[in-house]
Amino acid sequence: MQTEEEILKIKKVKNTAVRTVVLRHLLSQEKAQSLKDIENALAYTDRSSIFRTLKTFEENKVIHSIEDGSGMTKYAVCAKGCNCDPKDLHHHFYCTNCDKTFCLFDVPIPKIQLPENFKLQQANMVVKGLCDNCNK
Amino acid sequence: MQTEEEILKIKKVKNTAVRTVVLRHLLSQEKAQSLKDIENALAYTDRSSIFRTLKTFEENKVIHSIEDGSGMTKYAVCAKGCNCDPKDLHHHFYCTNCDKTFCLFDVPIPKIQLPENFKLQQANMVVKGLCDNCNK
DNA sequence: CTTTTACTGCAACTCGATTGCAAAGATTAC
DNA sequence: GTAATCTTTGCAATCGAGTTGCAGTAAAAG
Ligand SMILES: [Mn+2]
Ligand SMILES: [Mn+2]
Ligand SMILES: [Zn+2]
Ligand SMILES: [Zn+2]
Repeated sequence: MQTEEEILKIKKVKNTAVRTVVLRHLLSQEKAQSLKDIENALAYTDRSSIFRTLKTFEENKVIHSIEDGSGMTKYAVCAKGCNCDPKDLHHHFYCTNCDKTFCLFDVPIPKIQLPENFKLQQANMVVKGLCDNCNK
Repeated sequence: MQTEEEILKIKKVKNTAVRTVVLRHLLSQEKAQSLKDIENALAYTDRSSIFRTLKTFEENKVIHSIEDGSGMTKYAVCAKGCNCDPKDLHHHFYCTNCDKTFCLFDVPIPKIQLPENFKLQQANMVVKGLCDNCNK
């Protein structure tokens, strides 16, 4: 596992106090985090600073965002080597019972047969259901 | 193609003036419509009435919703015979240039290998890129 | 016809997301 | 070093999609 400093250096994002704690928090969590999740976890950091940090991270491929339909965008740290290209795309799982969203890094998206002349750039693939913990 | 009346009858949704025009509008459009899209198209129908109509339609499987990451939920009429079960799931395409979202009815979701003990209920699969018209 | 239930329009409100601005901090120029 | 410049941060205000309470209207039931 890389440290926050290493990741930011690789992705060419300047290291600041807010960026370090936001990235550290994201790395420490198993499930994807919303802006509010992060705000709640970091009591002394302003929401707008976290918001702008997330934008910066996303622009620089430090993290990727997930629209899981819960009304709040979730964020997760990109895997090592990820460049957010089509080849790096993977599915996400949203548990409709416990509200947990996370990356299925092991479930890459299969080749999708798009209509003639369409170009794939990105994807937001969210599978919904019950996680193992809630499916009992 | 079924008429609005036929669809509502099959799905056991009572026919009303607002429901008819909303469904007619959705049927007339190639791309999935947001609440605002419908509001703009139906000058004399109140937003909240359209909103509640969409909720009713979705609960009764007349339409399904698509979270395409644009900030507005889009809605599309379900295909004939669709029951919104996992077997009826399909991908959606969002054009990052012209902002058009639509169903890829011909691209069903392949079997996704979920982790042990996970249960699939629904899915929101949005592929993003350029549509044929914008990819020139 | 009267009562009950469902639908609609309007206004107000919620809440996640976003922005303007000034202060604080970091970097570069001299 | 100091001054000028650029970047980051916190605060408050704002935006906008979505949602709700309520009263009036329409439809269904009795
Ligand atoms: Mn992911
Ligand atoms: Mn669809
Ligand atoms: Zn769960
Ligand atoms: Zn397009």
